[in-house]
Amino acid sequence: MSLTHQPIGPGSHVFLVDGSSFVFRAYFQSIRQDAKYNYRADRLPTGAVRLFCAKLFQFVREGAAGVMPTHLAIIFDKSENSFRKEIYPDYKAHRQEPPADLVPQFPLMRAAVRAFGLLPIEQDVYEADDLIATYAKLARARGADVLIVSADKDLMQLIDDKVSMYDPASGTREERRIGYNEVIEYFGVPPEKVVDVQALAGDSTDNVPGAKGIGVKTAALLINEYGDLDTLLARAGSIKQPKRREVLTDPASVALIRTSQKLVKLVDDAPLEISLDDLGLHQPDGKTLVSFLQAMEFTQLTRRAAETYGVEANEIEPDPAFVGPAGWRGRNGEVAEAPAQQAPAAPAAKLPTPEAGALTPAALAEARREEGVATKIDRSLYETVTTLERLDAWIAEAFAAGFVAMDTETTSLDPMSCDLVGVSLATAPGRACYIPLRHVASAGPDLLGGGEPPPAQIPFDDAIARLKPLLEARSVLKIAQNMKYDLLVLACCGVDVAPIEDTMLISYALDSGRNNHGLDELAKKHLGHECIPFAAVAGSGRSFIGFARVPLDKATEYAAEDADVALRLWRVLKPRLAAEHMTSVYETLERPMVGVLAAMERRGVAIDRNILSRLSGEFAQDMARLEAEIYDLAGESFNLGSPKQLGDILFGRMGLPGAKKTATGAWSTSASVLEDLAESGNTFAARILDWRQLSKLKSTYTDALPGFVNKATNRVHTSYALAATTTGRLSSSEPNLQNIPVRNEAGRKIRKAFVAEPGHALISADYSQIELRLLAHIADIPQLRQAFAEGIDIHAKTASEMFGVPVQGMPSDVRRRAKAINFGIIYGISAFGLANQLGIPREEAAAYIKRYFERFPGIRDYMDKTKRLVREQGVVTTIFGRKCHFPRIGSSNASERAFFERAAINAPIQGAAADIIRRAMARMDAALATAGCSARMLMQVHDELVFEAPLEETETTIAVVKRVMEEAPHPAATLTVPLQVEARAAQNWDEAH
DNA sequence: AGCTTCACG
DNA sequence: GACGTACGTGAAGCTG
Repeated sequence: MSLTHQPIGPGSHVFLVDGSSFVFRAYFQSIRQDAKYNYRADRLPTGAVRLFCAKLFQFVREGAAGVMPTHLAIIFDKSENSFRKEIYPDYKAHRQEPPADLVPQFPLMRAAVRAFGLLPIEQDVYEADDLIATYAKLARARGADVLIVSADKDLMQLIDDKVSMYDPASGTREERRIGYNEVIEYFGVPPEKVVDVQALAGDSTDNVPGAKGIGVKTAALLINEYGDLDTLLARAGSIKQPKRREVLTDPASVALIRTSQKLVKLVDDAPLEISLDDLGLHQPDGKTLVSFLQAMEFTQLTRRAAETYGVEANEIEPDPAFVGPAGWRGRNGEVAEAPAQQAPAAPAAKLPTPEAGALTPAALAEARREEGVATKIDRSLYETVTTLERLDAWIAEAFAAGFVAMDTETTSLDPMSCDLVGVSLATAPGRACYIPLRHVASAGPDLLGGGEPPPAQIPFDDAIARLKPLLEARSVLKIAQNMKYDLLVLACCGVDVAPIEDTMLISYALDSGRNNHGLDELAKKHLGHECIPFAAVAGSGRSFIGFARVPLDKATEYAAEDADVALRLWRVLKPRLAAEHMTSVYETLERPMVGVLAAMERRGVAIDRNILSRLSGEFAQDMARLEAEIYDLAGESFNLGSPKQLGDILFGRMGLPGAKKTATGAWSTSASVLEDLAESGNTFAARILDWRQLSKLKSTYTDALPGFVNKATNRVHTSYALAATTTGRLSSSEPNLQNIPVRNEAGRKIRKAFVAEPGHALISADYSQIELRLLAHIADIPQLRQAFAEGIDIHAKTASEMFGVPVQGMPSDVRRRAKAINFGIIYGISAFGLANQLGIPREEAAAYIKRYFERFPGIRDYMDKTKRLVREQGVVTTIFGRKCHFPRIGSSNASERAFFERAAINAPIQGAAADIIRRAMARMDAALATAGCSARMLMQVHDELVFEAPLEETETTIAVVKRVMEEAPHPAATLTVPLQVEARAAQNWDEAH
């Protein structure tokens, strides 16, 4: 390759590209894309190289910012021995190691630059920024225009009328041109004073110290006032603000500022190894370029380069210097280690001819999906069944098929208080019927019934008597969407539906985190079909007429469609379970829960309404007292429940310090903000907190719970959602029984209202530290495993490992910190979060985390591995095989990505705990029955099960419950830590807990 | 309906 | 380099 020697002069456009920042950008962009594009077939990571090449290709062909370069230099940082390290050893000290996947790509970047016919520029001692400064100065001296391509604000000091910057678009930002005005916008000063501002403000990313307590804003203010840094420091004694005067006159601090100045100022007279004129741009050699791109296996780029430079790609061999292990050569010729990971799954085989026997499950699912999409849903084909003959015919058809999809229509969404209005059945795609049972005269245009007779229907009891044998037949599989609901409704009619299949739960097992699992959404996604919205037939809000008044033709279209769609979904989704190895998750963790939860919900729990109404009264009195005091302190009355008004008073009228903003920019009045105020002696804030607590307890619990007592059973029947969370946990609603207060005295009074029926006790059994135990198992942490094996207090043990304090006589505050760290770890720790939690500076929190990872390196490994896995595959798996998907892990928003990474770290832990308690619940009824216990499960609160047992059976029940819960992982998983369950019996939930 | 706050694990 | 921040839920009240 020969270099052209084009002299640089007026009219030249010199592009100086900050190669290192480009490389990192390319890398971070690459990991947001599908992993299959980021590796060569031999697993050499090449994603960053690909994006780097694409960008280079663009520059060479089209230029940037509307300018074509005449000269182009890609400039890299060569090594660690920057002269700045000599000046200040901590310079860039806490930079992280580059990601493992990026390291083998560094030499390939240089090779790519050469393949484009350019010289990669890098020099010892000088950083890329210094070389850019030097080239820029030389070029402008010759009258050329210079475009620095970089996002690094350190380069802004170089900008003038001939030198500008261009920051290309990244995942998060638009491209932008940075000139004189943009520098003033960013630093508050023109380019020539940027160094002075940076010397004062410092730079945390490069570890440039600057002046303590002075940021860019203050620095710009000072420099603008005094003209420059020298003048400022000379006259610092006259500064009014004591803090600023102190930091600008103290000799040690001034020395740091001077050092910072040297660190920040770019060297513009570095001895260049490659002369300015050697940067001339000429057309790349097509063969060389294509040969390199082929070795990298970049198919798109190869094709485009071949077209652009008029070469025939087929005739060019991949460059042998980069094929096979040669591609792995590192900087020093060593062979990099392939990351230990699975190759992405091969794309599903092309659909074979539809001979059912030869189909793989995946192909079957795909075939049915296509068939389902092709066979349009035609609602006019549905039948309204109003005679016993037709009903019998449908039932016979279901028996013949061996499966039937079904759906129930009711008067309300509450399965414990609604009436069954009709049943729909489907025996084949498109073959569905609706059996109205309790329809009344349809609503007229005025929504009134008008006194007409009800439409002709099969008498309710007759229809149920005919349906019961079908719905209970072991030989016929009953398929429904959210079968728990239908099970509850039909149980009220004396029908015990079995065996069952649930499309919602199949979808949940397959696609948790990818989409929600409602029928309408699944129909849209898998069948391309838009279901009739419920509100369109039954109305909503004030216009709600209830399903019983929907005319039969419309009711049939809606109801039969649901059964038809459920059947079609089942045909598409069910084969995917086998194909995607999710059958055992579905069969052991999902399907068994339907009957278990239905029974729990149906049983309900007794609450003592007297206790609650007495509490409501107490709370109301206390609140009134507090309210008066608060208005007195405020000097005015206002709406206490309005965060807006409260914020205005606190931070507007009173002008209190410590104001924070919420996501939408309003004043935050959250407990943490008010606690800070209260701690500094603000009585007003303290009273608000007291009032808030009582208000919460009263409105959410003592006032609301009695409204959920079922008239017929006199008990509260929550509803557990099986497919609501991304981790496998249940959720509870109407009422939510999983957030009944327990953490403070006032709240616990509410638990006393959850009582056992006469002659019975409530038994609460909860897993002790299950998530930390699972962390110790999953990340394989010897010290933690041993502590659990020996029954040592785990937080004390952590504290002792970290701070070297003996477990015996551990100060409670030390233990508290270790406990917060332990929880933080489970949540995907950040220094910010831990600092917030503990009320300590972020640096201190960061030091804790560092120490924690030093003591327990396995946890860092686990976190890194999980993050890598989720970025590559978009999914994490619990030890029981449950998958949690994070499709948005590739988001272009960095904070959003970090959020999903933390969630992905948490999911296998929270999810495994959820799996374990599900396993226990699935086995519990049989175990109790075998032991002769008539105890019944009433509630689940994530790591706790609550039972009601006859007084004389409490002891046996506790033994059985403990055993089933502690042995729940077996035989699917053998934990390396023991599980421990604490169980107690009492008359109410508070005392049992 | 969206936001804020707060109850739980 | 910038930017927001501990994981998972559901309910109530205010606001527009």
